[in-house]
Amino acid sequence: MGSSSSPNLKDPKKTKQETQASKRRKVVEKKVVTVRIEANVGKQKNEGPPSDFWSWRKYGQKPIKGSPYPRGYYRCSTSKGCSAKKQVERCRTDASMLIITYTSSHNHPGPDLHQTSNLISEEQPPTTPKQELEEAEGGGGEEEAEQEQQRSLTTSDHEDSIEEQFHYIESTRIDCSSEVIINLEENPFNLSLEKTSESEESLGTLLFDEEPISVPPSLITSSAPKSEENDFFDELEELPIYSSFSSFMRSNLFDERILVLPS
DNA sequence: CGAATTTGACCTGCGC
DNA sequence: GCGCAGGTCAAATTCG
Repeated sequence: MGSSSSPNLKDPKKTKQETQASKRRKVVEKKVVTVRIEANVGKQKNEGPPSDFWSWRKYGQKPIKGSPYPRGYYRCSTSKGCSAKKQVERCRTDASMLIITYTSSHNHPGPDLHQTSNLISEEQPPTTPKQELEEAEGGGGEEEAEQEQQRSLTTSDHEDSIEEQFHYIESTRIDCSSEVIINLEENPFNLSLEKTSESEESLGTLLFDEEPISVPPSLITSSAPKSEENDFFDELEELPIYSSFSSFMRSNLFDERILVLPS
């Protein structure tokens, strides 16, 4: 019928939404990471490197209650069958902080880490974790026997070295989110999957401490501290990921205080 | 021309 | 049972 009125349009939609709806709010795999955009922005603006290892395509944006900034919804466009999703929002208390929530995991090894970031591949080759593959294939990965990954804790030493190589800025304290929830069920970045930090089982203990992190001045200098705040906002909507992003992520996973949500 | 992004509308889940 | 908030999809628009 020529007039694809409402009923017709809704039908297909409903079918899809129903399927996803069932998963909604039930997704156990959720990783929240806070990122300081100062450095990222600077890099992104000046160099505009590709996002992290994967390509993300924005598929929606919504204003969040309580937050003056909208939240962007991204999907992994690297692989067609990849169900990895990402939500990006700005910290309402700290505009310079980005809160990225990863949902689901990549069912593919990802792009060429070697090419994308040579530095990273050095420490941890892009090995495709079988767990991820299995979970993703299963349909998103439920919650079963993934706590194994939450085992290995962070080796400060190790991370430190990596961080230096990446030259990324650490999001020392997350005032805004005040809660980095990371379900180590699966890693958004398979590279650090094996050394995922855990031990945060004592949620109450892993509050963000003030970590005297020395951030390379060069980094901060390249990116305007606050003058570009406006830019941050503007970019927030675009949600670009920079190579440094990946590094920061790892730092978040390891250094940042990670709250492990049981469910 | 194609791909990515943007915006609006719709649906689901949860709380009251 | 109703309302609110969040999340996703689809169509339209824009940029490369």
